[in-house]
Amino acid sequence: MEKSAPSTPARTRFAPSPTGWLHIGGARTALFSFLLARQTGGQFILRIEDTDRTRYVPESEADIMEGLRWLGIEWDEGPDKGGPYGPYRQSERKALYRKYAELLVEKGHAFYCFCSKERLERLRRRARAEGRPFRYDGHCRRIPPEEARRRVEAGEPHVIRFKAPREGSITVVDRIRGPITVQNRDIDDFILLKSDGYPTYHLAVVVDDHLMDVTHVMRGEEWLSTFPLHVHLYRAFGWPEPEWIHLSLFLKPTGKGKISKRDSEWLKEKGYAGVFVHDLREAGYLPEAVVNWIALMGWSYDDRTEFFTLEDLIEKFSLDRLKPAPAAVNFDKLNHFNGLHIRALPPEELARRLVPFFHKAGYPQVTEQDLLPIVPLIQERIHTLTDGPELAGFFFEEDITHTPEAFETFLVKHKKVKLDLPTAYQALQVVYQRLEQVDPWTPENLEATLRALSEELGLKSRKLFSAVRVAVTGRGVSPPLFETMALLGKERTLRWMKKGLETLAQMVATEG
RNA sequence: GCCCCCAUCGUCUAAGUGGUUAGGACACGGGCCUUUCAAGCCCGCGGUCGGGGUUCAAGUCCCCGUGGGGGCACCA
Repeated sequence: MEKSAPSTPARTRFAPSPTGWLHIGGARTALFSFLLARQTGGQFILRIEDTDRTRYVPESEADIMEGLRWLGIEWDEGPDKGGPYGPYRQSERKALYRKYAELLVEKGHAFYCFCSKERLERLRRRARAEGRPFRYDGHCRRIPPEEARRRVEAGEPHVIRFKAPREGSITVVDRIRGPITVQNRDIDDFILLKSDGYPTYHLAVVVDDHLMDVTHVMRGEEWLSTFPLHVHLYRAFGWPEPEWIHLSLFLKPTGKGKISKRDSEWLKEKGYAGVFVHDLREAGYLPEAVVNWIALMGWSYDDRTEFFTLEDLIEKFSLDRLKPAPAAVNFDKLNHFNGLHIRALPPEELARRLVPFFHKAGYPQVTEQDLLPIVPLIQERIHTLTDGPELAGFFFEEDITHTPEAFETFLVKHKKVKLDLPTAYQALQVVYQRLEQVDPWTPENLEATLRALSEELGLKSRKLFSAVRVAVTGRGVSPPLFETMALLGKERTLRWMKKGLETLAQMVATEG
């Protein structure tokens, strides 16, 4: 195994707030963080940022963990498995944040604020009316420390705000974009500790990333605008900064606006799989394909390689090849990758993964063993696991129905077939008789028999085989004919074909 | 409105520090193969947002526009 330049182990983290299901944007952030940690022999942490009680969705934490594990993104430390830097749920670290917020007050970098929501709302309205962005007016900055402390101890409701510098500028460095300079006057006196005693994201993320020895902070670009504030916080605490990596956002398939949880509904209505990881899983996408797909949005390896396994990515991922521009998600490409990964699966493995999809599709008795002989017939024909039962479910039917439309569409009208009903009927009657004689009932014998018949009847194999296909399976699209018939068995094949012939006979009769 | 980020085919992207006909993938169109559908193979369509500079040379560097995105909460 060749080695690249030795890099120090990175400690990274994925820090979702449990307010909703794991979506593809979060999955990519987690993936890249995970890749960096694995690649450098470091640790990947899962931390739950549940500091907003009002938006908390109890099931989302489990959904996030399930989604990550399904994708193969396993964490080394987290709320369910502990670790030396725990606890890993911010609600369980509550006391910590107050301590650090007060440390900042002592150092003169933060102050107690007693402003009411009403006053703040007034300020906000005025700012809006005057066409300027809302900034805290510094009202409580003027309260003498002793007085503030007294009021706090007396139990007066309050928050702790950061005392943002009013002059000068700060230059912060994003790994993808390089240096970014902003004027300090554009940075607000952000609230660090809310009146309910919980920290805001700004405080919690800084405190925890520092306490947990996080070396690389990867997050979405939506944090870019508060990034300078976070750097100010590190400096105020006197802590060394981690590397900052703001991943560009995912845009809707239309390229208009960032993709969000709210888009899930209409995307599904339009036939897209959806934005949540569990949606993709249910829709029959392989975790391998999802990983491959999201990895290639905002990152690339070279000018031609596109197929990657998780292992490949661990080896080849590089921060230097991250892109700052946002990417519109392309579900066609996901389908493509899914096909690729389905075909790359060992047949037994594909059979195993197909089982639940057959169960869900109404074939609850199907086992992996049952699927083993079928998989070779469908592996290169399906794009999602849900296509499996669609294409091969009939192997588990005792009986089927033939529709006149099937004969119409796939024999008469099909541009490659163009076979009229009377001819088809006549030929199929001969076929039926000849099939009764076939023994043993193998694909080879069936093919030999039907090819001979095609010659004998003066009917192109394409026409004859299509007629047989529709007569036997009731459908115009199926796995390869001879294998299909062999798998169906002689009894079912002949019985179904007889039914097909009856339907066809009626059609011929009424057509007159 | 203010602040910040971004800008190569319809979409995802390549073209390390400026130097061939701007390459690949998805999608789309056509063809080959063929037993339907796929898969595979071949061909085609299609792009450096606009304008100024710098330079012998600009997709690449600078400026201005334009367009897109994000943020402007006691949400993350």
